[in-house]
Amino acid sequence: MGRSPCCEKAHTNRGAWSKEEDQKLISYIKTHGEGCWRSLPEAAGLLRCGKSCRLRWINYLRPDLKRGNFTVEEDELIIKLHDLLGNKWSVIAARLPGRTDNEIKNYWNTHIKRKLLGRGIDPHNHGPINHVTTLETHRAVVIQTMSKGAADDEDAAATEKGDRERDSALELDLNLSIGLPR
DNA sequence: AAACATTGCAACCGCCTCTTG
DNA sequence: ACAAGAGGCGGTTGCAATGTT
Repeated sequence: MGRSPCCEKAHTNRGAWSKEEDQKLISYIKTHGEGCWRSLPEAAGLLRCGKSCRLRWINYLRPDLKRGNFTVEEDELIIKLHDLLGNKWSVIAARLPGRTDNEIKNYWNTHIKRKLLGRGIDPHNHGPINHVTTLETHRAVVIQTMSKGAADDEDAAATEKGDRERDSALELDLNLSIGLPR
């Protein structure tokens, strides 16, 4: 048996947000601040799931959001950060003021991927594209990953500590790479 | 003008991590 | 130490807008 859902779907609105819903959410957060997302919908008079409210606020209603087209500088920074971090959209977003992880993720998938492919760069590993071997390499990686899965479970606990150490090292490396102070 | 294809992005889903009791 | 609940994240989907035939 899985976890219980975060909200009762039968009694919540889904899909696009209306102006009225946006206004309710904005005015509630302006008055009470960001708090318990689970109880917020009822308190704010919204028939929405808490997660949905959080997403709407973080990605579209927050007053500090930049919106509009990405600049060339932002493009290059995203590419650089993705090269260093991979699909860590929230970490990348943290380094782009006014941008959200969802926005960057969408922008990556719709624009930057194509841009890199146009330059002959593989968007996954940021290396040059080898048209002949790409498919074979991909297959090999999939097979390797699948057979490696079981062994990884056992190693997971052991690698967790290493991950944290690597993350902090990466943080230093990252700041140096994009020209920020440590 | 209509039908169809493609693109872009808002929103959802499910899993993982963190916090709390 | 453990379980449960809440928040956070990345992957994916659905659909409106736009472009093409």
